[in-house]
Amino acid sequence: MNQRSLIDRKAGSRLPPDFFRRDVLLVAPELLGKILVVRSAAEIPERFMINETEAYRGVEDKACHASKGRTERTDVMFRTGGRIYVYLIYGMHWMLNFVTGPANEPQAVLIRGVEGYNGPGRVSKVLGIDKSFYGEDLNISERIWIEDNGDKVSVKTGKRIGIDYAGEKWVNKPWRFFL
DNA sequence: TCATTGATTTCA
DNA sequence: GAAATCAATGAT
Repeated sequence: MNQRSLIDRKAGSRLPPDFFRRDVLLVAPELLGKILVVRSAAEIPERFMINETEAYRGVEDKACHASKGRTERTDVMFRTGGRIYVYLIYGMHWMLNFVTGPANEPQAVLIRGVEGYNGPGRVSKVLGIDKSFYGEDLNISERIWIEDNGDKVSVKTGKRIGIDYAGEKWVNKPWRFFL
């Protein structure tokens, strides 16, 4: 029971802190094929391979929440990469993001899909992600982290989804990455 | 294609 | 304070 991952992915090694401190446009595609590990209380870790991400980059990216300035909600994006940014959209869906880049350079990767569960709302639902994960440090957390098990994948790119309000310049950026 | 749903942000 | 907004999903 509670083994919701379709494939029993083998354990890998946790990604080093430096992985998340690089530019989001490097981190987002490289997260594909990596293993998202979640451990709820007193259960064995569940492993899901990441198969779709989107990059949100800096205050100049109108699709990035941080473009509106540093607020209580977006604060974690201005911190050093490696933490989790979660927020509620449409009153019902938690979005799971990983903060990347150096401090004071707000960037984040939205996890749009893991194997078997495409769509960012479904990802957080099956993983049990909610506001309690806001600011969680992927480098030290005991309930969520990312592993590299050495699998190689081929990456495709496309336009980001659901950001028409950001204007054509940003809508057309090929900042969605998938397998 | 449309209803759902509530935190965050914006406008007074 | 109140009103509008919104990186989506699932049912119809």
